[in-house]
Amino acid sequence: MPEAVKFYPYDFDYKVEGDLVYVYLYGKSENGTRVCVKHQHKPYFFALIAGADKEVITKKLKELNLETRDGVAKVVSWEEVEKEYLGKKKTFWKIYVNFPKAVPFISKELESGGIECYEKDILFVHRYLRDTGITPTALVQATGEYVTSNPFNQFRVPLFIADKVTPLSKESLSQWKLLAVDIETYAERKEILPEKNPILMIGLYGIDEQGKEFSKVLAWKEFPHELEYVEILADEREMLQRFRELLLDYQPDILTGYFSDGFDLPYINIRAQKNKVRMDLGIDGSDLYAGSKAELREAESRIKGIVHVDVLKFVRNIFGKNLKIDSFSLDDVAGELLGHKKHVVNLDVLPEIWNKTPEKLAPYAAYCHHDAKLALLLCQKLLFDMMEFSKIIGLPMFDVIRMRFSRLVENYILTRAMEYNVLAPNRPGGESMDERREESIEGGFVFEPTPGLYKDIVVFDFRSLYPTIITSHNIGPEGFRCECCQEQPHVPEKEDYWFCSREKKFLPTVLGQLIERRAEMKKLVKEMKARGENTQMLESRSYALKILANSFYGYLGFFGARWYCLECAASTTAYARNYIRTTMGKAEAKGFRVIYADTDSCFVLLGEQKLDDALNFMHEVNASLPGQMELEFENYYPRGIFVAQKGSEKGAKKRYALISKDGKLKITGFETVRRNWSLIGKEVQQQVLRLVLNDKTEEALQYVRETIKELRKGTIPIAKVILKTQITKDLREYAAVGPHVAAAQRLLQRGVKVLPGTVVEYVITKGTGLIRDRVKLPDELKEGEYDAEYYVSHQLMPAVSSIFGVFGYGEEDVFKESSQTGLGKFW
DNA sequence: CGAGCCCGGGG
DNA sequence: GTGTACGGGCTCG
Repeated sequence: MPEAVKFYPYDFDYKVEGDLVYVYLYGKSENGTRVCVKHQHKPYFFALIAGADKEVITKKLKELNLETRDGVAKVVSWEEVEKEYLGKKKTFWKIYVNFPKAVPFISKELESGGIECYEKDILFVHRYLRDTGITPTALVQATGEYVTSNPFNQFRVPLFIADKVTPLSKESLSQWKLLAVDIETYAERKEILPEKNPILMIGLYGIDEQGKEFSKVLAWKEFPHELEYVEILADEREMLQRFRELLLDYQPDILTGYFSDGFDLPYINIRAQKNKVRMDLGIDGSDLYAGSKAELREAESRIKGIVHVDVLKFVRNIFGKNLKIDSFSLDDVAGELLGHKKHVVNLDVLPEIWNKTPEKLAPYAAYCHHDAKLALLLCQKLLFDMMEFSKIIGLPMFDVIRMRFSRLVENYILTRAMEYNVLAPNRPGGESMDERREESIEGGFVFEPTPGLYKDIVVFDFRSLYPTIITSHNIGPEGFRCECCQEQPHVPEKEDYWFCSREKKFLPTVLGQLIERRAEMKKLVKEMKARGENTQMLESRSYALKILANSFYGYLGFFGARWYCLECAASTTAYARNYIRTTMGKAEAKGFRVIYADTDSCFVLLGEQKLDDALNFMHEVNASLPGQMELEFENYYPRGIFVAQKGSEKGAKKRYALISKDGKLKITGFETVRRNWSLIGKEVQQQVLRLVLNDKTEEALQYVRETIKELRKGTIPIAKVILKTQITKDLREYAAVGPHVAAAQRLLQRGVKVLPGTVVEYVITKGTGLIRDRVKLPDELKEGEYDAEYYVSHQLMPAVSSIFGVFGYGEEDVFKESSQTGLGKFW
């Protein structure tokens, strides 16, 4: 008797069973029961038969029998279909084959006979999701029956065979069970060698649907501790077995970790093999699949039926773009997103402690536990965002969080393409990719500012400029140089470029939807916030939509893109340059002086006019803009400073500072944020900017002179004069011994190994000769021993001279103690 | 200055 | 898994 199952599928896989192919949908129902639903689907691709003799082709398709590693590849059936290809309707043959991997074989065979084939590299699970309209993590209903008696059924959850699976709603699974894993390994001199060195500890941290915690740290050496989560096993093998058991018992929906794709899971896999422990963690009884030994770097690790989330991948590829962090280390990312840092322990001595003084192991167990917890909290925090990307793009979370922008955009377009009956162009081959790599286009327009301190600055910028240009001008490969619109206006600066103005084309249409949906989201968020409701999910969605929309322009010019169109990318920036120039012209015509412009923003001076006049100007501009384009009021700044290029009268691009009404500094392009600057340099630059923007130039000058005096007196704390530079290779390989190399050598003399990647800290001290000979490590230094003159000329001067230059002060005026020439009025 | 190399994260 | 590599920084020629 047929039954129905409602559930949220979150992981997907397929298996070939005889002549049939089944997709396996893993997920769980609202009441928390897990289920796996199998559903048959047919693999296929498309071919352009056009001029060829149909009978010959038919005969060929019938006779095709290709021996492959996975069986004999055959064509099962075919049908004629009409699809839109790059804006044109054409007839294609949809060719069904007997198993997914037969597709590349069969299509290659046809192509060698001169038949063009399409969509032959769409992953089968992706194909299935797009064909059925199933959205990962959103509710679906399957009808069919449970598999009750199957001797080969290895499934760890009930298995249901469906004859039909239909999407029910867009609502996502909200109750997830998460488990994070983190391992500590035996690593002498920071060497990570899974073939040789054992895992010492495995940390697990879980949170279930009710928010209940689960904690465990496994180790295989006794040590005194008061940690309730520590469990000691006899050896590594037993520890691995216990890990397997715990994971199978816990049954998480998501297994997470930090760089677990390339470290924890592959390491566990290799150690399990060494110890002859089977890591059959899959819900279908299959083994943990982890990156191969040789290439751990870009590895992906997978457990069937469980979503493995490597938080690093998502943060590095997608989420981290807006984060102001130095690195994507767990410490930095957790610090930024959670406000928690890692525990501080010395891992260099862990092997020694393990061997000789295990009584000191407790802090390492706590460290391991804490790392797992951080990974889990990050995963939990980012889960909404990951789900939203997965839903908008229509592909599994596992895949989506591992994609970079170009793939993200492409897969969004591909999902929409299936909805619009559009046939996807093929990816470029090797040669055409190389050609594409060579090409480049002109970017945005930057108006060179005149150096100076300005007051009453209003900044306007175009909201999502590139995306809105693409949608408003119908930019895309389909409408490029269409036959019907040759007489219509062409792209600015590009006399022989034009786009269809009669019919909205596919690419700008699907981009336009992103922009519209984002506008709706933002409106909703505003309303909900006003009612005090939780908007996290909508904000995640809004963020996902924004990132996708902003990546379209880059995608059009990306060499690996299916919908590659360099003319489209070039047209987008050409329109942008035109719009910003036109806007500048209109502002000038209204009596506003334009002092700066960059790509999508325009800085004007109010002069004698009021803010309202500027806003009216903006409204007038907006009335003339097409489609979704819009000029927005960014902010009003009472003061702003634009400095000159080094050693020139010309204004520097992308280097300015503004102060808003509430006193907030907005600094662009100055060094204040760079890591290889001393604190004193950063501090002085910030303070000088703040003072001059408050019309206190004189004070700024005094302040710098005062700081110089203090430096010379030696009263600036050592912490403020420390310089940091990264060592990037083996010390012996350095041909030129710079100060950072000299510092590393000093560390080496003390017996501290300096491996590439180490950030060395050092101070320049007094003396004569080369700078590198005057390097000392911070803890070797007596207070005041640093070389004041070095810091004055190498840190302070470069940090502020361009700022004072705006007011007519040369470096001498600021830095020569006794120099009061000409500008003595400030003393 | 351009092409090539190495690295990211992890212990 | 119908997949194969991205982009930035540094160094050397």
